[in-house]
Amino acid sequence: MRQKKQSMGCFNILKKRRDFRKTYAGGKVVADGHLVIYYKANNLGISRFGFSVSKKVGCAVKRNKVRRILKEICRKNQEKFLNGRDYVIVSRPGIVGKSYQKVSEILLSNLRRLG
RNA sequence: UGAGUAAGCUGGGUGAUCGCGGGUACCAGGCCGAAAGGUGGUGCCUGAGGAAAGUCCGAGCUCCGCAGGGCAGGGUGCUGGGUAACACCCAGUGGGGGCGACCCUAAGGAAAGUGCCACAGAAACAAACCGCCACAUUGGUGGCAAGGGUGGAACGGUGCGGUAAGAGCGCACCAGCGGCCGGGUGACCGGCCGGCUAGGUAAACCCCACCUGGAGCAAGACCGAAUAGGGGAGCGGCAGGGCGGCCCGUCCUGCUCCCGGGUAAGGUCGCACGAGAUGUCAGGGCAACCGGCGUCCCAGAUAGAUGAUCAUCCAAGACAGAACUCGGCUUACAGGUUUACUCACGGC
RNA sequence: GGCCCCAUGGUCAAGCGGUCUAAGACACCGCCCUUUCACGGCGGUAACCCGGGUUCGAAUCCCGGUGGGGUCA
Repeated sequence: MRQKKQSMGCFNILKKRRDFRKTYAGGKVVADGHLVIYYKANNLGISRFGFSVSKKVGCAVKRNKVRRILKEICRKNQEKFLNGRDYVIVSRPGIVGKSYQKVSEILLSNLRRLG
């Protein structure tokens, strides 16, 4: 499967393919129809984020929009994520077209479930 | 006023706060890394499209030793011009469509050769089923191709003459073919004359003319550590291998001499000043385009930068996101807007 | 980002301008066989990805689009 992964400058991001694979393989999962969140302790004392939006979600404009909203939500709500974990947030096709507020509700409710 | 044709332009705006990529100036001279190298803060500047798309053509650039010859293969196909080049663009020619503005057109060659033309039909390039006529008189011999019938297509078409019946057998016009004359750079057009017939298909093979080496920025170049082995020149031409397929040719492996280097994870460059944008000239040209002069620098990421919130205006925002770069084509697309022209109706 | 393939019933697939009204197999439906099921036999439903063009005629040839898949660091 082809995936698109982005970085951000202001907070820590996952870049390496092996980091993604480690998180997929050794981590825990919370998911619903819109998102899948993988997470795993990283022993670094800080949180890192990775985003994956496959071509199944839509065309380039739609994928960019989804990724940018997710990135903004994570940046503004960093304190709600536990430190010392790697997070990989995978988008599913149902998320296309949702507003920032809708996506924020979806992401934060999933976050509460992972605890 | 309505209907329409053609060619363009535009593709939400403004303000505030937080956040991101790039450049630059100043400050800091710390942190990460084995090294190469990367990274911070503040201010200022800047930050997706007309299609950025599809990857359908054409180029630049890079490597394949040189980018060489022939064959094969591939492409283009009315004419002239534009261009770096093109399958693109402009102007024209022929054909087709529309009352018209205007639009469409893969449009060389079928007397160089080969193949195919199912079914039907006598016959599909080779003729005679029903027929017509003459002589015989019943089953024959000879002549003919008008009419019927089949088919997408039937051996030029219509009319008059002619004949036993008929036929370009003769004549007129039309279509087609050849020749001559005139015009045009040319495709072609106009006129005259001649003989009297040549089916279609080349987006079937093919012939003719012209073009064409292959891959692609994940090309490729460099840096550093480790591990271990290479590169250049000359000689030689037997064997093996490489250079897009084959042949020629040529290079490497071989020997001698010399020199200091290749490969995977990583990093840097390539990577943005260019067939560049824009304005102008009573510039050249019907035009595409070309030329002169002036002004400007206009994304450059590398897991990949444009988002969020608020206010406000309106017609309430379509299709859609750069990834080496250009020139085209094709496809997607809400709305707004400009110019020229055509037809119909009405008024002056 | 570049390059390269493929598309025919529900599935796997043959075809290479004309008897295509499209072969075959599995699957599905009905009938027969069997006490019943399975096997077997007979019959049936069901397809050329879409839009143009060439041709008398296109699943096939040409052009454009759509949807899948592979490969290159």
